[in-house]
Amino acid sequence: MAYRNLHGCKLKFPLSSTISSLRSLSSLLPQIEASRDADLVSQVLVHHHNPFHAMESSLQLHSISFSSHLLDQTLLRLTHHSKIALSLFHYAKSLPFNPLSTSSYNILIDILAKVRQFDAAWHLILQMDHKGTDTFLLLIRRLISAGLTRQAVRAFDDIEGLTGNKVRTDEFCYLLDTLCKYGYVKVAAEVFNKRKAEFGVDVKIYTVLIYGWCKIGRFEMGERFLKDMIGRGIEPNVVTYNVLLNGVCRRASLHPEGRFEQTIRTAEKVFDEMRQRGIDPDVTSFSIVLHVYSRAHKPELSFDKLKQMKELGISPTVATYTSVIKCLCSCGRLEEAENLVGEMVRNGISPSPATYNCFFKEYRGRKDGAGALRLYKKMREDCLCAAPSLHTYNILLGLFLNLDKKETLKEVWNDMKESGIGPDLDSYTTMIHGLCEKQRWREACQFFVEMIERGFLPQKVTFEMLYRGLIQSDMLRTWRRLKKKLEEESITYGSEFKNYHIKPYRR
DNA sequence: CTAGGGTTAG
Repeated sequence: MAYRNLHGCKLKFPLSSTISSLRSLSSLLPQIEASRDADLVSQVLVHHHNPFHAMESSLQLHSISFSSHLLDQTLLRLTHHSKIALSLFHYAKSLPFNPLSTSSYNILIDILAKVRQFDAAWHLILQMDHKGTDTFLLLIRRLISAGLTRQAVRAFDDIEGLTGNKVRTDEFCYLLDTLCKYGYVKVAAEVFNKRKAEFGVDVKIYTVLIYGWCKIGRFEMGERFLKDMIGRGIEPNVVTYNVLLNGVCRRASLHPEGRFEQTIRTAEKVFDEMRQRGIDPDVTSFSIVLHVYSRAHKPELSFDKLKQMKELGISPTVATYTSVIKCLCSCGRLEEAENLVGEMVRNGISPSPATYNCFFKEYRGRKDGAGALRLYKKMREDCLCAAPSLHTYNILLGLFLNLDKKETLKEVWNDMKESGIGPDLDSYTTMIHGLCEKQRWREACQFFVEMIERGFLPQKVTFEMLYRGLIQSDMLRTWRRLKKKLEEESITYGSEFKNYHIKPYRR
């Protein structure tokens, strides 16, 4: 318990954590659980400038051995530092005993694939003694996220030959699902049509494809696939219908008023159809509709629907409550929203970061830095409370950039880094755009370079904004530094700044 | 992101 408290304290200042401060910490705690100890060591390795130097002293200090578990934990923390992760991996490999496990390989392959170093990832896969299907699945996901769908299908075809594992409907479904989730529905449908006889089809696969069509706004194609599955004697279930319902509701435009009413009518039609098939709408169905009410800023209708579902004996979940809370917050009715948070807590449901983000968004809209800080402090201090999410941090960054509160901004940024969940593309984009607005070009440029180093590709608008600012302010030296960085990483924005380009991946 | 709901819209 004492350790947990100290651990919590430490987390607030991990950037300053050095071997010596750890030494004093550990002297206070002669008996530390081994697993937590390893976690601490891995933090030091990551935060220390030289993980290899740090490793030796940390291992000695904590008198624990270099295990594959520790290696995995450290690699997981090095998600944004593929070069360090790779050299740590080679260091581990060079040790007299070999701590490299399948999971270490998987983590490193994922880190490399995330920054599109697919050749290096593929090289590691070939080195693995026991290749599993899971390694290929994560590679497939990264390839698709990089837009390399053809290579992803090829990796899928490699599974059987290279692992000896049989590929079944589940893996087929995963491939289609990933393609759909990243918006490559046409590719998914093509693969589906070509291979469905080989791998078989089920309600899950059809649901995935319907999800894909709805995601890209092709609701009518979703309906066509629904008819197709029914024609083949596969019964849709509540998930299938919820996917369709979400397709109706998700991106529907709600203004003017008539559009909103049209959307609600279509949604009710889906409800009717599922009831006709003997499928009862569940909590998800209601949450989807509540979300539409929320987007349309209809607090009264939200309350009614919430009441209606409770009467049907369906218990609201975090998502349900969050939709209604979002509605209230966006209408400026913060007090009622807080009351609803109270109700959900009384019903034993803990608010999630998304729940609190509704409040933060409203604070940002009002430029209420004090209100936001109050809730932020509550989230960080109250252990029972949800921890801030990446989105929380990004909202706060936007708010404090806008308010020009430099110190608070720095604090939030550091908190985010120390939490280990950020920054992401959005964080960098928010920072750079905000700094450009304040004409703080030099700082904006620093973030631009840093994000590239971490493997994030700046958007075209970000680049243009910075480019224009630097040229107009006559900051040619800074501009040259930025240009050099882009060249080093083989990123070009083309003559018309239309698209950036990365070295193509071939296999 | 290993079938669905919360953050991304007037």
